[in-house]
Amino acid sequence: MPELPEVETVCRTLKSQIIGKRVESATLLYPRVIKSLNLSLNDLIGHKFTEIERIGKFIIFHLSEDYHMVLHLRMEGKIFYFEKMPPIIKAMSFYLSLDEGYLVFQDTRKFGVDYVFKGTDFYNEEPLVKVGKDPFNMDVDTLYNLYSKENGFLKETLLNQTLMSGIGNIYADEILFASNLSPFISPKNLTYTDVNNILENAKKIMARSIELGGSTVKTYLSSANHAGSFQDELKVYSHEHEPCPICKTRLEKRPLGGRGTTFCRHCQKTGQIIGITGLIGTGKSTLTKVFVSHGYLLYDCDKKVAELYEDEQFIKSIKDKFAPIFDEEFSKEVVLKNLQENKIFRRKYETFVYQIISNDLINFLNHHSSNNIVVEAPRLFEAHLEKYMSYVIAVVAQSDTIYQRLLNRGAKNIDKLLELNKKSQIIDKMDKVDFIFENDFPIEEFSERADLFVKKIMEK
DNA sequence: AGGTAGACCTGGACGC
DNA sequence: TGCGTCCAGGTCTACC
Repeated sequence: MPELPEVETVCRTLKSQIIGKRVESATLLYPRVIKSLNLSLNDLIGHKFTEIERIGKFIIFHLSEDYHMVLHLRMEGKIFYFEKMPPIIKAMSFYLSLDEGYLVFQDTRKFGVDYVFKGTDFYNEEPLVKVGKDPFNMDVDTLYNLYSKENGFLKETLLNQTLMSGIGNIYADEILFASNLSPFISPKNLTYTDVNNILENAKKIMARSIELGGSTVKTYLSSANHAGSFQDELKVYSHEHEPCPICKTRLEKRPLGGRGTTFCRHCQKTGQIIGITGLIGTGKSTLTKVFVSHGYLLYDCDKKVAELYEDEQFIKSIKDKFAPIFDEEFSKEVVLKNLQENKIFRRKYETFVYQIISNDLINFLNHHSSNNIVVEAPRLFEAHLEKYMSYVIAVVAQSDTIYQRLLNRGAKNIDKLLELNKKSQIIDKMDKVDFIFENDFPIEEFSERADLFVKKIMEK
């Protein structure tokens, strides 16, 4: 559950439950949760909880005689107080038996970390020494100085706990949306006003979330679980593909630094991403060129695949991954032969290549985020690229038009190409297409029609 | 030196 | 039904 508001809620709840209670015994079921070198849970036995403090996303349990337990919940950690121990608790990492009740740390993914310290030096040691001030204790001047020196993407900067702590993936998206800032810009370009907006919105959003007991994104059950309700007030996070609450533009989502990032391209001033797909011979490239002539940057999936076959790294990883097949030599021909004959190979190979293309595309989109971009992708749906598009356009044509076009192009294996067309998923995915460009008219009419079509899309 | 996969883990959803 | 694949509120490391 853990970003600042959720951790704060946990602290507040536990304060009323365990302050003054004494640790009678400790049971450690997942030893790797303990990261401190010298002390462990047993050292807490006999000591009373005196105070609970939050630093960033860390929970600090202060106990008598200067003992301290520092806990980070990471992704799924939950810490509960029970008066009576429930018969079954899944994924329990440890629990402390108190003179009255139990303190239980439950952590499905086992990412959580826990430290035990004696004395007060621990504030200047790992892990707390690196934690920056949280938004409630930060001032704009300091934040501006810190942020404007950073490289990379703005959202990564918000997530950097050493600069300012407490912001996680949900609130980063919410804060950037509220501040009308793109997650993809460089923090170096921020104005003082931008940083002020970030800080003010961070405080406002988190204060409101704390008021509501935090966000509960996954529903999980426990009598001790205080489900928060701020998720009902989230504007962008978890609302991808829904209309923006301000301008009604469809919200988009794509990975940034490995984290899902949801944003409104209109309110947050990022470019429009157009995906163009369609069967062979429908005229995708011709339409794509019209977008390019209107200033769109081009990402060409076929070209990228062609480049892969020239790439030493790619060939090496293919050889490693499919070792027996390429024992002798690697060539496009052997690949093609196996693609046709070996179904399992085809599936694995395609998944692998699509993954590379997908990652490369995301990288391209993130680094050119202020531009409009047109993505030409014959296998858009097979590679699952549609989810990154502002809009998907399918170019369609009658089969005799396609045949005629292929003839005119001087294509060699028309039968094979038509066979490939039959395997395409486009037909089944037409409900996921936003616009259809019917391309059966003669070449002399194309220009005008395409121009009109593109201009219409640009206004969306 | 900076930027980016991969690691740490498990479980749920979804598509074939 | 099972299997592969992706995704999840966090952070550190080990590479090019």
